Amino acid sequence: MPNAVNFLVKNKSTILYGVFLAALLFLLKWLELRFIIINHAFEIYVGAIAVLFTALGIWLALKLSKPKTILIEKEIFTEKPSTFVLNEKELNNLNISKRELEVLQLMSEGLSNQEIATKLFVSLNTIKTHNARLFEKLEVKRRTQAIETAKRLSLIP
Amino acid sequence: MPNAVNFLVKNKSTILYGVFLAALLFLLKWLELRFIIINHAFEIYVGAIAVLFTALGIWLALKLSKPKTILIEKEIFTEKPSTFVLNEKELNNLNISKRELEVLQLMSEGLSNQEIATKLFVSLNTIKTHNARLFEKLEVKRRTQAIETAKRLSLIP
DNA sequence: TTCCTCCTCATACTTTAGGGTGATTTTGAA
DNA sequence: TTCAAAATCACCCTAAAGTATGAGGAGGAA
Repeated sequence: MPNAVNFLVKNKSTILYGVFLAALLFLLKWLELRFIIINHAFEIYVGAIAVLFTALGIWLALKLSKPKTILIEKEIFTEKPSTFVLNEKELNNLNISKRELEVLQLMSEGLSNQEIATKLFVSLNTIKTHNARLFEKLEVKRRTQAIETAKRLSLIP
Repeated sequence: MPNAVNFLVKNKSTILYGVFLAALLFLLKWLELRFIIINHAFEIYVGAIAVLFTALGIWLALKLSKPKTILIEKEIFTEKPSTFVLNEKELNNLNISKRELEVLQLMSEGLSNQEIATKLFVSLNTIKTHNARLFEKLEVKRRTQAIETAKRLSLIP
């Protein structure tokens, strides 16, 4: 039962089309019988039908045609790709240890040696030693240069 | 002259359509005269014409209709454009002068106070004064913090 | 002109950073 | 277990950075 209903719904356009065609034929025949219009009216009928059904075809096509989709790629610049990826190659290449990198990060956050020492639970002298090693490996002379270089090499964000 | 050509080109479809209609009528008439087919063949003619011109209408509509477009914006995340734009609002807000910004930039490049002084043809003490003002305005205590804050506020690249 | 800001410089002092050296402990790999 | 690198710490010294205060000159706005 639902199959029949489904069939009706799915072929609604076709059915309507057939009904419309029948009605039109009936109308034409009725006109012919009633008024016996001009002789050779055949061509007029055909023309009218052609125009009507062409219009119907156009309407059907426009109604049923699937819209063509166009993909437009829109570039969106993110504020800053927060996804920092550490340059491990350079890290290994420069032979910088975990602890040294840790100190380097805190240094770049603006912490003083004493603050870094407190944070890592070690002495100030230890941090100074780490710094000296870092500067040597990064081939710089000051912490500000170390930060600049490390950022450039993606060792720190 | 080009107007006539232009007219032909522009109404190509319409003209073809008319020619096709005429040819079809001629064909039907010829068939009628030649074979005098089944009586009441009128309905068959009309049906055939209807089907043909519906198809023609559909073809025309699909051919000529502008495509219905659905815009789908696809976000493409790209690297942050390397074009640095200075945050002038914040600069004015913090009341940082041109010279101070200049010192700040050189500071972020890892230069020492002495190097900055030499580069700007002023004395070391002058740079120290600028620094003190900068730290006050940026509400920081060290140059490394100043650099970190200034970068975060887009005062320097 | 007067006033204000910016830029400049100096002096004196404190704090922090950095260099050099040496040493001990931890730890991971051979 | 042994060895080397890593991590830890100390001491001493110098260099650089930062603080505080005062002051003079240049230039723009009222």
